[in-house]
Amino acid sequence: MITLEEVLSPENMREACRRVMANKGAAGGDGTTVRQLPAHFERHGASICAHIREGRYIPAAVRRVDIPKPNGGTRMLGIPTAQDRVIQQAIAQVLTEHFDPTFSEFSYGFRPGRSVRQAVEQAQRYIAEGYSCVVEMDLAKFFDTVNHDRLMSKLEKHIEDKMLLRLIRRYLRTGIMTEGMVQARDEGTPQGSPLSPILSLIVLDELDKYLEKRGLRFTRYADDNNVYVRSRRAGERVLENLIAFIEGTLKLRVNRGKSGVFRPNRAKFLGCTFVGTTGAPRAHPKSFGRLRDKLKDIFYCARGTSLRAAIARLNPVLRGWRQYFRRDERKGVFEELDIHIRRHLRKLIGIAWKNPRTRERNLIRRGIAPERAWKSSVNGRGAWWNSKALHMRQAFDNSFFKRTGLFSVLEMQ
DNA sequence: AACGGTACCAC
RNA sequence: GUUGUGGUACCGUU
Ligand SMILES: Nc1ncnc2c1ncn2[C@H]1C[C@H](O)[C@@H](COP(=O)(O)OP(=O)(O)OP(=O)(O)O)O1
Ligand SMILES: [Mg+2]
Repeated sequence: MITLEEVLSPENMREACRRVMANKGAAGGDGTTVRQLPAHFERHGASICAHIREGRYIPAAVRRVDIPKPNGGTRMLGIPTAQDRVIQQAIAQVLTEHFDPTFSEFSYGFRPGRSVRQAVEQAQRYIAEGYSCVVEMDLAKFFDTVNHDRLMSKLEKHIEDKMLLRLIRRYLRTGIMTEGMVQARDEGTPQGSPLSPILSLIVLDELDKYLEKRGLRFTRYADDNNVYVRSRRAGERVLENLIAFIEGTLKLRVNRGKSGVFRPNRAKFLGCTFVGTTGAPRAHPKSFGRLRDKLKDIFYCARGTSLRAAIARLNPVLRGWRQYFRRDERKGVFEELDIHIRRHLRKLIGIAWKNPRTRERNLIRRGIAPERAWKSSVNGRGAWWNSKALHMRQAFDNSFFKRTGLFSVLEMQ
């Protein structure tokens, strides 16, 4: 039994409010910040709940923010007001409690107690069993294309409470605010709403049912779905049927650019590729490239500041990356990364010693961009710098990492 | 054990 | 300025 009262219960609402505040997200269209939430609900909580119970509550339009995607293109976020985030979170908690146990064991994304790691391990298992072709499938603009009527009729099968259904439908229909103008919405669920992930799981549950009925081996993380088969021919056939099912009956669109039949070592699933007949997962080159860019950025920003400050920024990044890719058992990645870091350190210290930030400021004032300024200083470094560089190479031994507290990507466990 | 914070990754 | 779900790691308070 899923009821509105369960959603609005004090414990559930308190937990929802706590979660939204812990996220420390930005304000929605009304400008109310998450810090103001306790006071806000103190004042308006009772009347908000009354409105919801009477079915008269209208959610505020979401604030539109466009952010860049890693591979180019933009992601349109829809940021609800802090108040609506609390209410949606409260609904999401109740829906998850009821629906999550009914979902497929091969669906891993957005689900409590399930991880990317498990999804990747499942892929590896299939490869090791000899399913050496993977049908990769990704949906185009997934959240933005969720069909309201299909979703609502699915919910109606499990929820009797008419007021709760009405509230969810209203959340689906909330407008999008772009520079003061409110735009109506008739499909999709906002990227940025706490409710969206669980709704998307309910939508794609049908896909899992479809795959299971056909006895196919799959592992799915949100809209990123892999089916493992023994031959390319079988893969082509599966992909064709899959596209027909998704576009025909689920009324979603397949992203053909990210879909296809591949050998595991050409595939990209959750930042990994797979090698050999055991399907050992490895960091995909693209993920490694992104880390390099980030390191470059940190070292660039650290110029003119202390080494200590650079290390403080660096450590969490290195820790995080290594823990995610620690199941990449070849040491090569981390050694390459280590060399990268040492090279950057050398440069950083070279600059820190040679030119205090006053020199850089002068260069900027003269209209030379910092990037160019650095290049010219490298070219004109001369014998003094070269002897320093040699010194540096010797300086970054293992004890350097110990002395400075810099996290070493090479140290295991 | 609980609670609080930071960071990384996936989508 | 950038939201959300989920996972992980680290640090802190009693
Ligand atoms: N940063 C994020 N914030 C909120 N929701 C996200 C975020 N990243 C991904 N999602 C959700 C919404 C997406 O529709 C869904 C699938 O992600 P993804 O496949 O990367 O994008 P997409 O399906 O919207 O566009 P594309 O056509 O590029 O695949 O996961
Ligand atoms: Mg997609």
